[in-house]
Amino acid sequence: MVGMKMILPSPGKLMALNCTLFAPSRGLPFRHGHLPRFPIPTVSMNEFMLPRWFASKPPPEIFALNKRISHLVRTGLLAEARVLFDSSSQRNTITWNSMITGYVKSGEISKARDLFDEMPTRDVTSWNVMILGYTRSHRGVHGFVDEARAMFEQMPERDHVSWNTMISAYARIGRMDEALKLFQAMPDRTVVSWNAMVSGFLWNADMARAVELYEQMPERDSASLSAIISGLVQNNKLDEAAGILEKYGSKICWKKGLVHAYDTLVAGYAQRGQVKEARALFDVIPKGEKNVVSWNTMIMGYTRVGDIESARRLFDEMTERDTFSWNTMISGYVHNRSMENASNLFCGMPEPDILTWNLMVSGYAESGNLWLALDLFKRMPKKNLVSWNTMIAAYGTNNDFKGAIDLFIRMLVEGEKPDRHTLSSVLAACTGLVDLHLGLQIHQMVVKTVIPDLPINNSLITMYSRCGAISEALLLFNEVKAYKDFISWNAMIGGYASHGLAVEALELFELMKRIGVKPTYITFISILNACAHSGLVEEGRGHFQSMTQEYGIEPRVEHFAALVDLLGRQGQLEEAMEVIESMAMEPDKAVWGALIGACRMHNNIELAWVAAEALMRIEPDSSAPYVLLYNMYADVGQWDEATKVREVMEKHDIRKHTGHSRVGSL
DNA sequence: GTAGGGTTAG
Repeated sequence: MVGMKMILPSPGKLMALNCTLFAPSRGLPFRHGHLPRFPIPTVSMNEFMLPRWFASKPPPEIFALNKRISHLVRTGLLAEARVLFDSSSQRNTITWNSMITGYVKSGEISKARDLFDEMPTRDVTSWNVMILGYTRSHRGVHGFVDEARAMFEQMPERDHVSWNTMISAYARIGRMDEALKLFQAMPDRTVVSWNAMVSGFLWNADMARAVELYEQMPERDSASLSAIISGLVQNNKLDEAAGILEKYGSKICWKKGLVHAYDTLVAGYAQRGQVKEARALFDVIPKGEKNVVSWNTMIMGYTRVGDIESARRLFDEMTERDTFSWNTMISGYVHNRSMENASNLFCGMPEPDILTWNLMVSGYAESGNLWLALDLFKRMPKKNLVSWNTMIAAYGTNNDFKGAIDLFIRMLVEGEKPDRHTLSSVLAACTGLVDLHLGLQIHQMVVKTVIPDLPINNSLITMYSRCGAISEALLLFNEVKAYKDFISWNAMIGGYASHGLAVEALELFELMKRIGVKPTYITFISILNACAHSGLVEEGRGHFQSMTQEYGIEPRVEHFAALVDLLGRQGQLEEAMEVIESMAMEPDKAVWGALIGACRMHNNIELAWVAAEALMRIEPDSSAPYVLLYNMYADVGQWDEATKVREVMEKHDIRKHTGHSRVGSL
């Protein structure tokens, strides 16, 4: 019966059918090619009345066509499927349904609807696919679920798939009342209906009702169990999940997909870094029942906690790996700061996908190897937005801001549309280049392309404040009332500080603390610099002290540099030197640079020599300390000493233009 | 050879 509803024979076939099957029994004489007088028994036709070969088998060419079309649809080659569909003279309902499914799955609901309206005979699947299409299309938060419901009401007959599709649709958008009404109204609930309801409660954070319904289920399969475990895991109820798995898992056999439920809980433990628990569960799964997901999940668990060796042991043990396995392992190497191992795997991987390439590019970029990152980026067979964003950000983190901008332009030329991540990186590059003109242009693009959020606003504030457009920065800073984080504050305070507006910086700093936003080490760098530039020695020292004592922030080398600068500028050179000697870490060139600058300012040649020698050790090729010493001697007219410095410099073959250190500009 | 519920990364 079911088979016949779908396969309505063409009129010619039907006629022949009636000749052979019904006419003789009724004893009515008729000639071949004439329509019989009695009603054509379409409804009562079933497989008992028809030869099996006719009832279940369409012509082989249609079968082949359908197989081809559904294959193309599944592999996403929709346009090719459509060409084949249009060029075929013989189609049946499955041909149409397959084509409609293609449009539905790619979200082209209006094309699907056109075909649906056009098709000569619709079966229950045609309706079900259209309903599914409407429920999965997006319009606002509710999608086209009301359209789906209208079709559901309109369809001539419904089967359990129709009901289940509709229930699932309501459950997904949180209309559990509607879902429940349908669930109660449907004539024969299947395990899928129950699962849809249970999942619905899970998605809508109603754990209690989900569990309650789960316990009431007449039968549970592995999907039900996976769903409930997934819900419990998401609600951090790992123990309860383990209990449910133990209680109900024993009633489901491995052959019926019990492994999925195990995978879910293994993943739950893995995500929380509980590798021991994950491994114990993983080991319960019989060897032959472990699937690729089980292995991948366990490998992921190990990489997450940085146990890359155990991850690799499992990876090597696997008999069948998929792209996911390779990517997880490569990602593990990339994130546990080992590009050599990642690269070895990458080279041995049979079919790297975009994710693999992106992983490798970001790995090289993060390890500072911009050149290799770029090389891989150029050789990518296919790029997506993430690839572009990764590479643009890579330039930024390696301080090649010009490179970031150039690549961004290239991206636009190639027709790729930037998103908030791209624009954020590009704004950071504008900041690095202190290019207000470009920053303004990017701001325009931000306004046109994305809904501003906190990170993008922070990027804008940072860009404006660093480029000296303090009033624009302040405008944006004040605009984001509800969502301001420490980055916003740091950006604004840093902007004031770097433009000599120490009073404003300090005022904002006080406000920040009063509001309850915790300052970070970056805030203190700005504050100490602001104090240094405006000679607020005691205030600066006080902030340095409160940083360590009140906020528990370990002073970094930048703080010491600012403190040395602060003291040195005021002529407290001995105190500055004491600070350097008290440092737990090796002073860097900024620290010594601050000291040598102060020495020149206050004509302390002895201490200048100490700083200069330290700088020469740090950067042997830099001319800056020599130039500074030369100038100091020249200032006081000690030309013989000045000449000596110059001779030593020439002897070491140091040219004046080498080394663009910050010290050189002091 | 077409439709519905559940699992793993970034």
